Amino acid sequence: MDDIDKKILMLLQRNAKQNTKEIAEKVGLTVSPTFERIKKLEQQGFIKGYVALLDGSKVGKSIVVYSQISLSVHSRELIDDFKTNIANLPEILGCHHVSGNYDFLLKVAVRDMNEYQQFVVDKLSVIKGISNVQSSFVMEEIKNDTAYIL
Amino acid sequence: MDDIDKKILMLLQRNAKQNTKEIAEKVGLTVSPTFERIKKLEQQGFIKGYVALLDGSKVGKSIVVYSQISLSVHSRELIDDFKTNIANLPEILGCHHVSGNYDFLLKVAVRDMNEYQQFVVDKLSVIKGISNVQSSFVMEEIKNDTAYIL
DNA sequence: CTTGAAAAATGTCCCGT
DNA sequence: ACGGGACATTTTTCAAG
Repeated sequence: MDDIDKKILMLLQRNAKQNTKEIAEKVGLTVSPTFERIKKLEQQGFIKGYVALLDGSKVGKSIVVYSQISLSVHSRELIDDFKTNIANLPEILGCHHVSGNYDFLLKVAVRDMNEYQQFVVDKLSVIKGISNVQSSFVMEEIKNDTAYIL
Repeated sequence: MDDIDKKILMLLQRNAKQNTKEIAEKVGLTVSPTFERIKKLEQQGFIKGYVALLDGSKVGKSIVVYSQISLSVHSRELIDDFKTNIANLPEILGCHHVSGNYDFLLKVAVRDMNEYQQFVVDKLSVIKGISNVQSSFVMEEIKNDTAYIL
């Protein structure tokens, strides 16, 4: 991983639709070595994949909520149970097990308040072991990058 | 936006490197209409862009922290000031203005604890108007999807 | 929408340095 | 590792049913 590799990763993180020729020019190499570097970065797992990013509100996901979850008991069984429950809910985009004043931080995206209410009542509150849920509605997204600065 | 468009978006959200032929087969159409649908979805802004997703720990971003920020005063000026300050910090991947018990939720990614400390001391605590910072370190990432379920 | 075709652009690989 | 060149595949556009 030299500086050229970093530059390639930076470029691909911003726009994965650039062709090898364009990237080659921007990093100051020809197509062949650039192509090989990209393949290597993929094989070595630096690049997890290539995805399309959608406009949430345009595809009917206008409401984003971050929910802080506290568990009543911190047993291995309860935590594992919670994780599998969470993994299968399509409304949940993110779930992180954190240290601090609460246990899990969820990122939830839904169409509207009605759908959010149904999510909380029918899907979230049903999960065993949750002692507290504290939700914060996103009013504005100042930043939401998938790109790391290398 | 019919069901076929949704299916196309679902496929591109998971893997943007599929070619038109593959997508066409999966949605049950031929290449031509599939190609036109994708172009239309791009032009209409449903697709914001195509990006490469990196492995955070492999590129030297092992520590992820979510920080809840409270402002001392909620004036327009202070909020705008905070937002511009935040936007320029490379450690910050996400920043959401939220309703609830705090004002902003940050997602911070850094190499190690030393870098995190420097970030807090030199960059975050310097910003005017912050009354409280409560940080949660990510111990495990259960889910981190960029894809909405349509 | 489907089929078919065709040109331009890219991706991919091999070889010489 | 890099660069050049050859070949395969894809993208992109188009016409006709």
